[in-house]
Amino acid sequence: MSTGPSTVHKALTLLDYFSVRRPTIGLSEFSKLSGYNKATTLRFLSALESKGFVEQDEETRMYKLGPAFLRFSQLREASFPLAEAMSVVLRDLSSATRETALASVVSGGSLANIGVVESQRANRVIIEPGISLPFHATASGMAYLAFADDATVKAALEGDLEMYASQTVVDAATVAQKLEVIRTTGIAHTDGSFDEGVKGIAAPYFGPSGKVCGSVATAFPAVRGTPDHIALLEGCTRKAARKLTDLRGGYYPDDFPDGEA
Amino acid sequence: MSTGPSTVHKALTLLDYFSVRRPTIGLSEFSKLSGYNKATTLRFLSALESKGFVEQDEETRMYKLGPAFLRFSQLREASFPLAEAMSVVLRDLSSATRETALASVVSGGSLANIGVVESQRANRVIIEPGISLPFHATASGMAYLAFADDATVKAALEGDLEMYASQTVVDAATVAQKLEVIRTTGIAHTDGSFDEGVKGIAAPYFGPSGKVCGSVATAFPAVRGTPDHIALLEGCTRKAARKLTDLRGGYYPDDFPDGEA
DNA sequence: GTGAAGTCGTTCAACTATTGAACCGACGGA
DNA sequence: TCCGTCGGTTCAATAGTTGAACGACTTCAC
Repeated sequence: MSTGPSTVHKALTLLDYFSVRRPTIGLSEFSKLSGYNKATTLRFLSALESKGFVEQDEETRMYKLGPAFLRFSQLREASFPLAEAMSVVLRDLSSATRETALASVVSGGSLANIGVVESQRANRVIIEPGISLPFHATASGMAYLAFADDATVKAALEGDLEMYASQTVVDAATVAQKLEVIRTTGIAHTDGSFDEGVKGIAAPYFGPSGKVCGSVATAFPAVRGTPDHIALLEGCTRKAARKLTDLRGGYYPDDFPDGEA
Repeated sequence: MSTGPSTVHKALTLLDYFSVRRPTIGLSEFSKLSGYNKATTLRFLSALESKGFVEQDEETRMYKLGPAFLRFSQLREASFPLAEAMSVVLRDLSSATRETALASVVSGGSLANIGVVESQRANRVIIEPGISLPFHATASGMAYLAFADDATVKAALEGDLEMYASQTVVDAATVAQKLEVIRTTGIAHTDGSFDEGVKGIAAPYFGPSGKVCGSVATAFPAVRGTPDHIALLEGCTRKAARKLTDLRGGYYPDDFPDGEA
């Protein structure tokens, strides 16, 4: 605690306040959301703008995510193709299951949704692009956490766990128990823990060092949760996770339960 | 000069050292490239890593662009669709001309290439994704500059202009003259000013406030520069720019020369 | 018209995070 | 074994950062 948090970290935190529902944010709003002084916030935003990470609407003076993300995501994709192939996997998963499919990756200590393909059914689950997924309340989060290292698990479960829906498990010990189960099955289930009446099924995928990178999941209205349908979803989700692992050049850890166990 | 450059700005500058040819960078290399102290560089990288803007390979300890770009580019695309539609425009432009097509956007004071579709011909021009395009040496840069405000032009032309190829114009006054011509025609031509033996044709596109956002261009081997082909390229490039302007909900400034003039 | 309340942006002295040289242990090639 | 390089750490001096207060502007209600 001797040294304070890095200025850079604080500045980048501003970007996290953008969401689909809040695509543009003004200076004062940023200042309120972040708790930083207005002068500080402005300097951060100016720095971000000077590098193209945010851009300011000339008329409304509101800020939005800038063109730098176009540039760097393109560059990243050229160097380490992932997004393109990932979206194919998600499309396959969604069309095979007729449910909404999503993939997430751990990014800076939290799990970020990096791709969604929505179900084409009338009664479908909609997931916000780019949203940060809470570990304890989502199938994606639980699948990730079950195979993450102890420090990550500890960090994720300390402090008060937020209640997102009526079935959210907010007791750390209970969550830990569930993680134990997921470790033996290799797949995570949730039921109404993030969105009311929505079930989730998720499987982790791994990177080159055998470390868990993120997870792939299907989300569907609980009313469609028949045993047959769930069995199909489990199988397809497992396969999708395996594809993502292969894509990343990763391999499964030795203790990972075989998919067909 | 009383106040120094922002720490945040300096940290974000590190990301600019990534390129297709240098997709991963180590700590010492970053330190050398940027001129920052190793301790400083490490703190920057740690901050960037903590927010997912870079990630470190566990084995090699090298840094690369992180998953945050997947997340934010997806979020940006959900809020302000551009990339998807843009790539359609580029594909059309490339297939209509059988040449390499690219789009760029001004991002933090420099012009960044944000999309390329390569020609399918054997003799084709290859443009690096995500590369920063120098204003004075590329058709894209000149097309942008010709319709940018005076301050931008001044900033772009002050200091020594780098020589990229044998035909690069490095005299600011000459560049200014060329800009004057582009202002009357609405289209920019270059010939061997960035890559030897490569011609470029570019047109600017505009945003909602009538401000120039970036440009769209075709690049082709000079040997194919017959009058007929060039006329085709000019027409298609102009049309593509108009499509991009429409996409962004922009409009052309009053003094913009009509495409069919 | 006028005041209240909101916005974005500026200023400056007190403060504190940042900086950079020197250091460490580990690795790899000669 | 030496030497050079790597990633990472330490700490005192430095220099960028911070936050309250202020200005200028727009919007709204009365």
